[in-house]
Amino acid sequence: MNQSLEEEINHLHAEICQALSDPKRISILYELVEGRKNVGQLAANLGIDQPTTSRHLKVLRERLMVITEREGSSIYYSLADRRVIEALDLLRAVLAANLIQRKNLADILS
Amino acid sequence: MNQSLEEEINHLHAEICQALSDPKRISILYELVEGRKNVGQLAANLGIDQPTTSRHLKVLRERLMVITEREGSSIYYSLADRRVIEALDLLRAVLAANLIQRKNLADILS
DNA sequence: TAGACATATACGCATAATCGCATATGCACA
DNA sequence: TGTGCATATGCGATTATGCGTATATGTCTA
Repeated sequence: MNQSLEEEINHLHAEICQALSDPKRISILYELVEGRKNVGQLAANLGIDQPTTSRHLKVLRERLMVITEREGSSIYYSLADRRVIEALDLLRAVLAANLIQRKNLADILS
Repeated sequence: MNQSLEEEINHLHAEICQALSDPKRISILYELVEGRKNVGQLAANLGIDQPTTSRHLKVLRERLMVITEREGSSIYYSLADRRVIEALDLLRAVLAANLIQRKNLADILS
């Protein structure tokens, strides 16, 4: 593959991953697994204030990871692609394996 | 689940994702799919200078995403968990879907 | 059109990430 | 022990990120 083309793809790939690299955005995505929610519901459920929630949603929206439907004065967000959740679940499994490994090391030390 | 415990997990989860949110680290991980490589090989293959390569490897090492074996004066890196690659592939598929969607929009506009 | 409600954005600040360069550390071998 | 090669790190500059506060935008209803 073309060198600079591959760099461009890796750049876009990293942008997708970067959208996942914040705890609040992760919690938003998992919250949306249950179904579509509007901004106020997300903010209340997650204990994040409204402007912050809106900004995180903007990041996810720009990466096309969530879609929006306006309904009256509310805007409902939902997941655009379930594979994002599959990827998050895989990485959570990796995390779990890491924690177990660290625990075993701790057991050996004690 | 306990509230602050869930926050802690999301924090760790985000740290894993954050390790993937850089184009150079993504290219390093895909390079390691082919097998273990030392720092000099990675730097040369990817066109990244040595200190930068080393620092990116440090990030991946701290997150337990790569493992190291010293051999003489070289240090060989390899993938610690193939599921990281599976997750990256999923997200790359999401990216591809996004690009196709945008292309279709462009087609409609023209 | 005014007022209430839902959502988004602007601004300023604090913190963190990346990088290039120089240098330090670790290892091998004469 | 000294030299050379491989890898890691310290430092300073630049850029990016997240957030709180205030405010703007958009929508509905009276």
